[in-house]
Amino acid sequence: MSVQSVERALDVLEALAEHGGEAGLSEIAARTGLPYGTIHRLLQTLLVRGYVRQESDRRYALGGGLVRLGGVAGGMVGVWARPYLSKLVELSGETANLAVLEGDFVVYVAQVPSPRRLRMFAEVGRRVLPHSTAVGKALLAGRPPAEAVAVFERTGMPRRTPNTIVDRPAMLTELQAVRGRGYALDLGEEELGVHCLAVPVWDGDRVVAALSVSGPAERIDALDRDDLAESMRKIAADFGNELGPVTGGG
Amino acid sequence: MSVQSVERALDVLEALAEHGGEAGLSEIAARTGLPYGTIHRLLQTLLVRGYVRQESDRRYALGGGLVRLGGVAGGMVGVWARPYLSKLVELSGETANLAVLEGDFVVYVAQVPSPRRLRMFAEVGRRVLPHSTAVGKALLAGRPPAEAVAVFERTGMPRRTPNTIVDRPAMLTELQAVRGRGYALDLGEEELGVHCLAVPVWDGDRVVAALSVSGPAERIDALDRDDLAESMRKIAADFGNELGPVTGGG
DNA sequence: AGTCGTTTTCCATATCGTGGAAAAGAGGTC
DNA sequence: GACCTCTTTTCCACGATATGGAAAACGACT
Repeated sequence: MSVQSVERALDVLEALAEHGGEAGLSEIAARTGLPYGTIHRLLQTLLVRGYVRQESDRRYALGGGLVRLGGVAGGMVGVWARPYLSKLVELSGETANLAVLEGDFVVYVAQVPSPRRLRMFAEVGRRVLPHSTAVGKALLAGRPPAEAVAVFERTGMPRRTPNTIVDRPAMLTELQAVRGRGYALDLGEEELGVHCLAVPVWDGDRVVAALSVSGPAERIDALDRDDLAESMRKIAADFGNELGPVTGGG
Repeated sequence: MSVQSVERALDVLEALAEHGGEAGLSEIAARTGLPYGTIHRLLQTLLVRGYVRQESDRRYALGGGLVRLGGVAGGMVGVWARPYLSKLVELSGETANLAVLEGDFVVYVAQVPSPRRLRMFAEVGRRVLPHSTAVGKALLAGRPPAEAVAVFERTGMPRRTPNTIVDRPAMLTELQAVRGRGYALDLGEEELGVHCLAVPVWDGDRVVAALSVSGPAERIDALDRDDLAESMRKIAADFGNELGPVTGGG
């Protein structure tokens, strides 16, 4: 039903990824529980094909082939997300976005615009800072606070509007609140007059993306937040399941 | 020496990627030459692990697991590039960059700054349009002209400075010239007073990235372009080999 | 030089993957 | 609505293929 050696090769790659993309043979052995000879042979195969590199100190690392495959697969995420984003637009009447955390930035990877005349438009691919956006807060709320703090330290939380939260303790409280209620808000913190509501997308036990709706302040404020968030959470759950239904994670 | 079923699983994934990330069983069979039963079993294995998805029409597509692995591996590209970028800095005395094409944008993925007081600084992760940058031209020159035209159509080639090439025929001539001499220039086309020189990085027969040096116009112009480009090409070749030494491509 | 922790190689064994062909399923046509 | 075709999925006996323990080679550190 399932090919053992392929599964094991995947175990090896995942072990490598969990070690930060680089590990020695014995570290992989410890993690996977596979015998040395087997791991070595699998690594050799992946090495020849460019999916694993060998550093000068004989340690192994994920290779360039994965960047290529990941790029193609990543380009499709926007396509997969489309139906969910459309459902969000239908539900809220506002522009829906999918965003992920990339380094210290939030990157918009897909969008379905609202059918209304006055609508949000956020160029796909745009990078914004997490502290002033609903998607950013939803993404960071799903990570350990220490990590969020590190991000804020590096980005400096610059003020974008009078509403931007620029105070670190206040932001940590805000993230706490986001975790509590399951959705994040942006009330004109990135751009005056623009409000957003975002929910995290879980792949197993990790937050891998965020879904948001955004539009003119008055229209967004007119919606029932808890009600909308509840529906969004369901959509996000469906999308998350589609991303990695069986992906245990590790 | 090498594990057959793992190699075949990789063949399947690559075939899928070459089909644009989505293909039916028989299309994969045609491409790989493997028997149906075998492919189906391999796909089943990849499916369970989340490295392949099955669409509602029973076709197969690359899965979310690859996005995760690709992300980890991609994060390391900057690390791998460091020594080469350092060599470039040593060679030219100017800031060296590594950039890739992502959609219609050029994205800087790594940088080693010049040791000089007055130096270029381009935030890693920044996205710029290809038509006004040396890296962008180097990247597009390595693609079919039709693809470059499509990019220009979508981006509109906005004027960034008086030197920006905003005329499509002129740009196509420029790309031709880049192909001819093997390196691309940016003479204050993105930012006045800043000049750059970029060379493509080949992984097998594909241009996957571009290396550049950039700095104040006077300093860059004082360098021997052909000489510098020649050295850069060597470095780019070494880097390309490291990225995918055996990666035939398909 | 000597020791330890790795990584790499080897080889007999039986496990595990193979692939042909048949069954099941989907879609299209008349 | 029934027939036909194309695609996907399942099945199973066979033997090629991966397995993994243990020994050898390697390299780093004392």
